Amino acid sequence: MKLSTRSRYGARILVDLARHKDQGPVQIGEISKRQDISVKYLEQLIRPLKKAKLVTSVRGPKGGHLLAEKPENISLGQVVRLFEGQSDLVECVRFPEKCAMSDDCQVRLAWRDATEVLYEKLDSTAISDLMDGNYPGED
Amino acid sequence: MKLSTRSRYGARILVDLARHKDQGPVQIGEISKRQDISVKYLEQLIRPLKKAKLVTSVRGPKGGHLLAEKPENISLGQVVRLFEGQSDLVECVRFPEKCAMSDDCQVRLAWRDATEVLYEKLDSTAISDLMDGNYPGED
DNA sequence: GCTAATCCATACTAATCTTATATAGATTGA
DNA sequence: TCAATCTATATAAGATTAGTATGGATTAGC
Repeated sequence: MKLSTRSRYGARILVDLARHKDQGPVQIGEISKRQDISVKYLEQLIRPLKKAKLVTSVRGPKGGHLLAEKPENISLGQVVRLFEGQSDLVECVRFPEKCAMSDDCQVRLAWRDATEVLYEKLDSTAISDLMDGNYPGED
Repeated sequence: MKLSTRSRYGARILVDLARHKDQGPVQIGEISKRQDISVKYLEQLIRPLKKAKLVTSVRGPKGGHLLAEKPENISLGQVVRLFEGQSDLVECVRFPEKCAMSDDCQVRLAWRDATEVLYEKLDSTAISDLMDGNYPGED
């Protein structure tokens, strides 16, 4: 049960953009160096972030990428839903017909509720919580 | 980010044993039919359940499998930890050295906390909550 | 002793997914 | 002109998963 690196990288990209949001458009090359992710892979990851309107871009020289929202308004939940093909812990949560047992299966309800608390937590965590050394609840 | 079928099946096996716990040892063949899981695969799944002392077995004819604990005392958290190779959402939660960024990465702390709330929920869900139509909070 | 059952170990495979890298260009704007 | 983003797709290596298969050893009721 692990998160894809796409989600992890996606989150890190947004944090990187948040940290440098006062420096104008941030180029992929910079992010690549700082986050140790290849330029071409970054291109692939930024595309869905743009489509989801979390990031905007400026084309041409001196161009680059910018957060489209305040870091306070972007949650980890959004990122994970965006990058995980299946955001539920098990398929039958959203598609009961995928399992012949669904009708009689209370385990399914438990997976559903566990998925729910997980996303509640992710939704309540904003990029702004992660951009400088003030992670909530940390000593 | 999905749960392995091993965890799902593991949970269903335990619920099946719980439902039939007054009928003496339950044979793999019965579970196989009811849960639609092959006998050979069931063997593989029951082994770790026994090793974890959640299940005991009686050998020989009329033998079979029994819950080693009351259904109230077995949680989904135990099952998931048992069957998921990596129980954390991301590797760096438990092994920060796996990622060069860990020191400076607050996202890691968020993954850690999300993992935590997930398991809190799973730990608070018992097999007994899933064995008959009284799933907590359901109408 | 026969037989029904668990137990054990491991090998194999098919399919899928993941994680990239690679290729090849089109578009934009300082 | 050229630095940069944008688009689309192909490829591949590797890992993981899910399940089947093989081949037996052990136990205990009858």
